[in-house]
Amino acid sequence: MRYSKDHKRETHERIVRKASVKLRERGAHGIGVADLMKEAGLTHGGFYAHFPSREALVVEAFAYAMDRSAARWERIAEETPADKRFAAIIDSYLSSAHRDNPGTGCAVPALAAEIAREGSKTRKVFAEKLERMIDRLAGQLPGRSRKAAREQALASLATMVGAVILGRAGGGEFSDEILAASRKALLGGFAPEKADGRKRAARKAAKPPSQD
Amino acid sequence: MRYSKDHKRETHERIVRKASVKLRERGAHGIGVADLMKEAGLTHGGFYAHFPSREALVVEAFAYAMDRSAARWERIAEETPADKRFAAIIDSYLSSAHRDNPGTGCAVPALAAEIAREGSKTRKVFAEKLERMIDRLAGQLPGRSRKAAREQALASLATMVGAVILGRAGGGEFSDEILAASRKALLGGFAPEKADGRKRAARKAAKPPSQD
DNA sequence: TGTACATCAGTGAACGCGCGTTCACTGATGTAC
DNA sequence: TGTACATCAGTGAACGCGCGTTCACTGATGTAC
Repeated sequence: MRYSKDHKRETHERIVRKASVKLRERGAHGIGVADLMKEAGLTHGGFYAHFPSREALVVEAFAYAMDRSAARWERIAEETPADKRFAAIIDSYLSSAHRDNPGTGCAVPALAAEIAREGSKTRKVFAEKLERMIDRLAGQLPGRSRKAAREQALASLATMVGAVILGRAGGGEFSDEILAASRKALLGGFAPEKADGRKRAARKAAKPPSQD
Repeated sequence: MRYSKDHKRETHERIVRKASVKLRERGAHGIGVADLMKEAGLTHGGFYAHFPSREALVVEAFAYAMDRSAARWERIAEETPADKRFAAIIDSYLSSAHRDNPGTGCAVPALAAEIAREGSKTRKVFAEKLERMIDRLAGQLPGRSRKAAREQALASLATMVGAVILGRAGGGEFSDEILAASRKALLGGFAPEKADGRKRAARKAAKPPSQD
C-alpha cells in the first residue's frame, strides 16, 4: 500500500462528517459535490473514488448524523440520574442552542421531510436509524410497560421534531414560545430555559454545541 | 381590454393552485417552472407575465396552502359541536388520508423545514400564516385562559406536524403507529382510527381528500 | 352591424449558468531488491 | 541503506444536461368608428 492503511478510510469519514453538517444546514439538495468536497479540504474530482454518486453520500451522511443523535441520548442517559433522563433529553432537544444550530443538531427535523420524498432504500435506512432513537428515548421511561413507553416515546419524538422545525421556520418571539410550550407539554410545566431574545442571540454567536 | 376582465387573474390563480399541490408533493425545489406551468395547461414562457420569479410563485403558493389549512379548520369547527372540535381537527390532521396525500394536505409538514432555510421575507409570510392556524386551533380549546389555550395549541401543533412528517418519512407499520400514539397523547386515549395496513393502501388508491 | 386596428396573454426557441459526472494526469508514498 | 518502480488518492479541465430566465413573435379578443 502506498498510503498508510487508514488514509482512505479517514478521508472518507471526514467527507461524511463535514457533509452531514452542511446537509443538515442547507438541506439534502442545498449543496453541491464541489462544495461538499471543499469542506473536507479536497477538490470535486476525487469524490467518485469514495462514493458511487452524490446520493450515496447523502444517505451515508444522514445515517451518520442519526447515529450520532442516538449516541448523544445514550451519553446524556449515562450522565444523568435515572429519574431525570427523559427530562434531560427533552431539555437538550428543545433548547434554543439546538434550534439555532441545525448543522450539529438532530438530522430528523432538518431532513425528514426530504427523506419522505426519497426512494424506498433511503427511507429504509431512515426507518432503521429512527428505531434506534425511539428505543433510546423509550428506555428513559421506566415504570411503564414496554408498549406504553414506546407509545410515549413516539408521541414525544413527534412533539420534539415538530417544535424544532416550527421554531426554526417561525423565528423571533414565536420561536422561543413553541419550544417552551412543547417542553411544558412534555414535562408537565417544568421549564428551566426561559425565552429570552438576548440570550438567543448570544448563543447563536457562540461556538455551536453538538447535538449529534 | 382584449380578454375578459378576470381572465388573467383566473390563470394566475390556477397556476398558484396547481403549483401549491406539486410543491407540497415534491418540495419547494422539487419541481421546475416548465412543469409547474404544464400543470396549469400552459407553456413555460408565459410564466413571467404572472410572477417576477420562480421564488415569488413558491411563496404565493405556500401562503395559499396555509390559508386553505386555516380555512379548513374553521370549516371543521363550524360543522362540529363545540366540545368535539379540537378532537375533530386532530383526527383529521393525524389521519392516514392526510399522511398519504401531502399534495392536498397541510403545507407545514411538507415545507416548513425548507422555509427555515429561506430568506426573512418568506419566513415572515410563513410566520403570519402560522399565527392564523394557531389562533384557529386555540379557539377550539374553550374553558382555558387565552394564554393556556395558546400554549396547548402550540404544543399540539408541534406534535401534529412532527407526527405527519415522521409518518411520511418512516412508512410501513411505523407510520400508523406514530399517528396513533400522537393522537392518543393529544386526545387522552381516544383513538377512532385503528392502524391497519390494508386500509392505508385502500385510502392511498382512493381520490385524495382535501386537507387544505 | 361590420371592419380595421390595438393590445397583450401565451408560445417556444435560445441563452447562460451551475451541477453531477467522467477522465487523463500527477505526485506522494510504499515496496522490491 | 539506497534507488527504481508501482500504485492510487487526489487534481482540475471538460462534458452534457436541466433549469430559470429572456425575448421576438403569434393570434385571439376587445375597442373604435
